Amino acid sequence: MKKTILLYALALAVGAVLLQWMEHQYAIRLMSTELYVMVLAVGFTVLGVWVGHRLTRGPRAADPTVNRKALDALKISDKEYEVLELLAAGHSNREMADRLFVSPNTIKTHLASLYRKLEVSRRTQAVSRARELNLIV
Amino acid sequence: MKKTILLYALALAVGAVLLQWMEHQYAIRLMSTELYVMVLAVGFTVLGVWVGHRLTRGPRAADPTVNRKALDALKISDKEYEVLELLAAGHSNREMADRLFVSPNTIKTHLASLYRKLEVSRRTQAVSRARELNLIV
DNA sequence: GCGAAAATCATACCTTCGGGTGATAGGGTT
DNA sequence: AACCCTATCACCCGAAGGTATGATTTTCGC
Repeated sequence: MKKTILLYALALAVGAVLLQWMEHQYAIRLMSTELYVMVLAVGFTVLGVWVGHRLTRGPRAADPTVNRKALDALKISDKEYEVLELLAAGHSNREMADRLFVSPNTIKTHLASLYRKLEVSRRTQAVSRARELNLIV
Repeated sequence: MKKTILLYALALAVGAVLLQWMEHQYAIRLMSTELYVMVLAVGFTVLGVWVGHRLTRGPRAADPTVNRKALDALKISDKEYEVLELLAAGHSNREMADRLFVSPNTIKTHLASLYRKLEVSRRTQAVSRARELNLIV
């Protein structure tokens, strides 16, 4: 968590400096208005995509009744559940690692825990079992 | 689809006009740089959120009756479909081979065909894709 | 603050999977 | 008969996945 906050802070700082620099450049007429607008546009579009992604992948429990209970009963952690969702979407360990900003080894560890808790030994089985238990949509 | 395109065009036109108007206002010093940047930022952030939402939401076919049609369209054979069902149930190649009384090599061949027809490269992806297309329950 | 649980990463080893290629055989079409 | 599709099987190789073990760092409840 601290790492995340640090990253945010760093990104914000870099962004602020960049904006400041751009305004300066702009002030002394080294940049055209078009370029300035373009960079702004691209930057904020990227930010928007990111924010949108954060927002839209929120709680979407279709059937909360079984979902939460079974999840608690099996003691499946938040991270494990994230991995489970990506797993069901058909991602490889590598892809999951990249998306969650962790090492593939970490993904493997989470998967091993999931397999143990779901009492399975393969990813396809895990997906099938999770669907049976209504853990995922 | 045509409606979507029309909406896109309309939105783009409105955006362009707005930008043009803003630049004009800006040129005649009715607006401050800060306000201009802010409007740009908000606008493109919203655009980003929207685009991100469009991109990240998966394809969803709601109709449960497309089963046969899609199957025919993809030219998935009977044996391949049997394999697909077992695959979704989480079986290994070995298990599928035993259950269908064929060699694991045969299963692999069927799987390869399935992957090609579903345009995927892993079993979990195949299951995910098949579910999207309502090929399986 | 302390201890338990969760999250992170690594290394090593083995199994399973996927891609590529090629071969044989039967059923149906033209 | 010639042809195509499906089904069957084999072999090789490299990539991906799973198991085991151990270690460190974060997070969180008490």
